[in-house]
Amino acid sequence: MAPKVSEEYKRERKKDLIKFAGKVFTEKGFVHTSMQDIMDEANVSRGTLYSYFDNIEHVFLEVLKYEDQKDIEYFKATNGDNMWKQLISWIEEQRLYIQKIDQTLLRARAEFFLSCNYANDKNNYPYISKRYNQLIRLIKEMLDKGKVKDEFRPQQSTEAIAKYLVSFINGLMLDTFQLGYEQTGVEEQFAILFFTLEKLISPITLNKE
Amino acid sequence: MAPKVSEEYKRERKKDLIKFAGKVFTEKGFVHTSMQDIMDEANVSRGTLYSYFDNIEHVFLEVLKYEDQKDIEYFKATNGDNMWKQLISWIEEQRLYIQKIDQTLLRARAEFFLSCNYANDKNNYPYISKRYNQLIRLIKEMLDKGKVKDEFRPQQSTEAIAKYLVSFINGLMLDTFQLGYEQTGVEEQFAILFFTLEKLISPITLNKE
DNA sequence: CTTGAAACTATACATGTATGTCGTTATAAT
DNA sequence: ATTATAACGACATACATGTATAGTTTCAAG
Repeated sequence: MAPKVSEEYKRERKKDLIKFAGKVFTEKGFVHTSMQDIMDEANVSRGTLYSYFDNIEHVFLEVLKYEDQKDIEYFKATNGDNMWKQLISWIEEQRLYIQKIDQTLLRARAEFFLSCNYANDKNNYPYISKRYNQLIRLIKEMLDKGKVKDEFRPQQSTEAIAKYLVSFINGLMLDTFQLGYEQTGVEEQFAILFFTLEKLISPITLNKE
Repeated sequence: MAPKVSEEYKRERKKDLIKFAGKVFTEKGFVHTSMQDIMDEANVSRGTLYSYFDNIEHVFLEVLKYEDQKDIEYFKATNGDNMWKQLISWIEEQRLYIQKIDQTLLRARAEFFLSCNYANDKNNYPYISKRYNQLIRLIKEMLDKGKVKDEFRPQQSTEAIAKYLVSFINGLMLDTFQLGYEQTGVEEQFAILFFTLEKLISPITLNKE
């Protein structure tokens, strides 16, 4: 017999649940969020939530994928021809993210990466590794494109530069979450990042900017 | 009547418990460690453990302080006159730490910083902020000393450079914990760090090295 | 050497919270 | 009206916490 509701309905419902869960995770982090919290937020019964997700790690991974989807779309959207500008623009985006770090998924994400079984059980969470590699690849491609166009003269491997950039920003995000924007000196640190990037990739457009 | 054991004994016992706890936290992280786990590791009864510590956060803070003590002694010990060498040496120390990241307190520490009530209750954990500031100060002083001796020509504020260094290394540690030494490209990232540091502080001893 | 305070053990307890399942009820499609 | 199934919420289970009790060991003061 026909299902009681359409596939469309179920997909929408699931997406709704993901949004509610995202709200809770943003507020409470991963570790201190229970299935109950999500049920309360979404006004949904225990049984219903468990019919959509096996457990809370599953919920979080779905939230994470949903959020990442948006980021990917950001990268797709920015398709200018000035690579330096594009790079700066991405970094600026990260600065804005840091500015409202308390309203982001950062804490939950960091907690999840640390506290889920992941570290001992890496094979069960291929997404985490995939996620990192994808980000690195996107940045590396940006740098490579600039190099081909002779806009950049990278002084080190572009992959390493990409990883360096990500390490720094990750660290800065966590420090800022813990200590606040002022104490961490976010602005000054970004100034230094730009300084080092200029040395690292010697953008030709430097003077024009 | 006189106490049954000396203060000395109690201090030693406490230190022992801290060491056992440290071992557990290193293996299981903060979030997944229970008081019971520590009792088992230390072969101590419930009552005893609770007579030394109020709760698990208290235990962890003591472990953290104990570990930090060692670091401080490291800084005290290295009192050379070549500041660049000294800086490099500290960074090298961090690289070694990252190499054995799975046998360190990193995970537990990061979990604690993120998951304890800290973020919502910063006043109750002054140590965390103090800890960061102290590290920054030590690095800044190193840079300043080099500047005074005209060994360095910092291109940015030394405080900001210190914070930049810490952000990067923090980020690198976490990335490495998650993805492993190889995938994170630790060596290459350190190469980049050195490159940027040279540009940032223009050490005069560069050629001599 | 005796002795008694206290350090320690072992375990029970009350409490609280989270988990995942399962039988029941409500409902939308046919 | 019938029926598949979405949604509900009680339930059994598990585990951690911090306290409390009773009994045992230990060691330093007297």
